Amino acid sequence: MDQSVFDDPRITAVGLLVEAYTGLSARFAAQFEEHGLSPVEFEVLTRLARSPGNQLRMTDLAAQTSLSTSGVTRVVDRMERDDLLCRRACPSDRRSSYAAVTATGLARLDETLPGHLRIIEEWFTGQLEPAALAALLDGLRRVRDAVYPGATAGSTDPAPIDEADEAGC
Amino acid sequence: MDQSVFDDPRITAVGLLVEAYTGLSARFAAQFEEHGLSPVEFEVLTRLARSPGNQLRMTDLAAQTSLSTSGVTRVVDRMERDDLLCRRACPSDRRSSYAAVTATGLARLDETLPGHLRIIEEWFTGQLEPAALAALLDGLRRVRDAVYPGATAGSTDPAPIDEADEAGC
DNA sequence: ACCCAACGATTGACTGAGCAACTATAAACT
DNA sequence: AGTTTATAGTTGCTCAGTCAATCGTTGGGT
Repeated sequence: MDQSVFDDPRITAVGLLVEAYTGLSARFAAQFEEHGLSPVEFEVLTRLARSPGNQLRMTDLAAQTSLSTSGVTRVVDRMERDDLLCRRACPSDRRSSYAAVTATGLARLDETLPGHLRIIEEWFTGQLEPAALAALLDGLRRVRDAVYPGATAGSTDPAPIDEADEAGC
Repeated sequence: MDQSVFDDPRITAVGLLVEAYTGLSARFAAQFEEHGLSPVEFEVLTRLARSPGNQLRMTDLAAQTSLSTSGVTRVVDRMERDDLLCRRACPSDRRSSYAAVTATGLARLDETLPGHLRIIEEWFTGQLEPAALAALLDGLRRVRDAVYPGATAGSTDPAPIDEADEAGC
């Protein structure tokens, strides 16, 4: 094996991306854990919280996360057991169900987010001057656009929500 | 939940990093699979192949990968079964064993690497003009340096290798 | 109206990974 | 030398996640 292959600038580039990513992920995970959340759970909470009515159909949730539909079923099981979210019947399609954030889930997210933002600032965005950061993000965006197929996978058929009942489950 | 939180530029920045990373990872994984390798197996092979004597002690291998020591034990089990590498006794410390790439393993790596480099080029480095790429890598490096603790975890006590016996197992 | 292909969610079987406990060896201390 | 402590690797247990099969529901074709 020719050692020089591993000094290839392309390998180095990937190494940087991987290490930056995994390093940041570890920081995030540690902070999530302080609030009793796993990375997946945090992702699920944010995806739901930013969706109309704080809810999403199981399939759409799967499409927006790193999980398969069966994976979503199981995460939702756990989170429903912990009262972070709940399932709701979909009025227009009896096959579907919504996963909806509970008040507890929203509170948990609220208490987790500030620290999360602080960590991003501290270890990522704050590490670079504005111009350098912009350049980094620009590069990432172009790679992302090339490589990430589901950048625009929105939920369809947002069911009408009774605001008063929201998170009431 | 205030929707505007999710438009925070810090959240967006992380999103870009995550999506670029996972998108690229998926491309890599698909190509590895064409050659019968999982991402971890590819990582193990490269780490070993770039080490003196094409081998590394189990612990050092764990330190250089995303795996725990028990995780390494199990990957090495599988890869030894598939004849991609083999265990060797460490002459100077009877507790240790080396994982050493076999000829089969080296061949597999050789057949996988060109395509891997091509994919990096196609979806990552080739997406940007040289200056933009340099800026991206520079940013990544600074984040990596801040956030990735084990950037310099080398193996200790590289055992003397009989070159003739190498990969003979 | 009926059939049937497609779809949403769940379940069972399996896999890969981590943690903690354990064994064997090595090193350090007295 | 003998005891104690630390280290290298493996193993049992558990858990999160995927794939494939399944169940109920929907909607289109005739």
